[in-house]
Amino acid sequence: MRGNVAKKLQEPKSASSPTSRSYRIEEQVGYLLRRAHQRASAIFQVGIGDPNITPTQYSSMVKLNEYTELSQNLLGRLVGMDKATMQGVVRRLKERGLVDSRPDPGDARRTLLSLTTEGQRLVNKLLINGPAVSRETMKPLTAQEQRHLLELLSKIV
Amino acid sequence: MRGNVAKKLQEPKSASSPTSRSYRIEEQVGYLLRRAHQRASAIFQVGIGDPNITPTQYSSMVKLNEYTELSQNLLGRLVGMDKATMQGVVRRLKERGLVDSRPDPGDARRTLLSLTTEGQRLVNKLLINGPAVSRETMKPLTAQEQRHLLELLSKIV
DNA sequence: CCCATATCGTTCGTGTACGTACGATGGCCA
DNA sequence: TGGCCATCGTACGTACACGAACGATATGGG
Repeated sequence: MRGNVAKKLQEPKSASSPTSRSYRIEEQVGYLLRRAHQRASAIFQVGIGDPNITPTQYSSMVKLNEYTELSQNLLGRLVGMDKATMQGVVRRLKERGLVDSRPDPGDARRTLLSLTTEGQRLVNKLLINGPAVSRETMKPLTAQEQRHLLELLSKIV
Repeated sequence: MRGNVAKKLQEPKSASSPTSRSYRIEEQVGYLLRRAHQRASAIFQVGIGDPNITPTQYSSMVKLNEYTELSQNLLGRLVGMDKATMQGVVRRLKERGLVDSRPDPGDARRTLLSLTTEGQRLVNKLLINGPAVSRETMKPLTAQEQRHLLELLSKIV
């Protein structure tokens, strides 16, 4: 045993508390979603093929690869990101030369985003690893459980 | 008719790419976990009973309420948070007078954390709302699906 | 045609999340 | 017992996440 920290743990003192009858934080859906998301992000980071690309950057690039050109706001809606969050994601992608932008000729409020040639090249390379990342994330589950999990998550998004 | 610019969405151009046959970002487990976690956090924020308490702060306080006194590092392991993340969470809880700390008399590296009286009062109030938050998050699912989701998430954490 | 209202993108503030580096301390063993 | 290595907490940098406020622009109704 290497660490052996905190050899004697205090005993949980609840179980007798009147307000917390069998409420365990580890069994709450919000807690489990946070932990599962943490693990999925960690697997993504090592498996997607470029440690500098984050899950949200990847999602954005994949969508831009599908649609060619999108306004920042619409892209945010398609990938489920707040416009304030989107702003930072897009700024970093532009700084790295993966995304380009031009004013929308028909609406001066909008900016149209698109992948650069380098962005296209990169996302097509990363897309090869995408399935393996998903597979690794759901490795502890059987094929049926994997399908079921995706179905259940789709319902609560 | 109205301006009509930017009203027509470009058609997704993939589906012919050899590397991305039927890979949809919306069906990937990492993407769904991110979206589901977003929604769970939003529900928590309005339902837990104090808009200034975040999910991670809540988890930390619940654990401190169970164990009375814990080192910062051990608390982080119990609630699944990096020590660097834990540092910020604890600092904010201390600034609000919800958590107190003292040096561990047996190990000068450690700090022992505990809830203040106000922290105990608050967490016991919030714990009343905890079950309702979880229920609301899983509302789109049947009772059986809810059990199944928790089980599947537990396996991939 | 003009104004109320909505949308778009930006900025600021707060908070989670984690890698890395750091200094202090503790445990182990040669 | 002295040195090596692990652990603890902190600090810094980067990135997601979102509410709120803001200015510019667009749209629809009176």
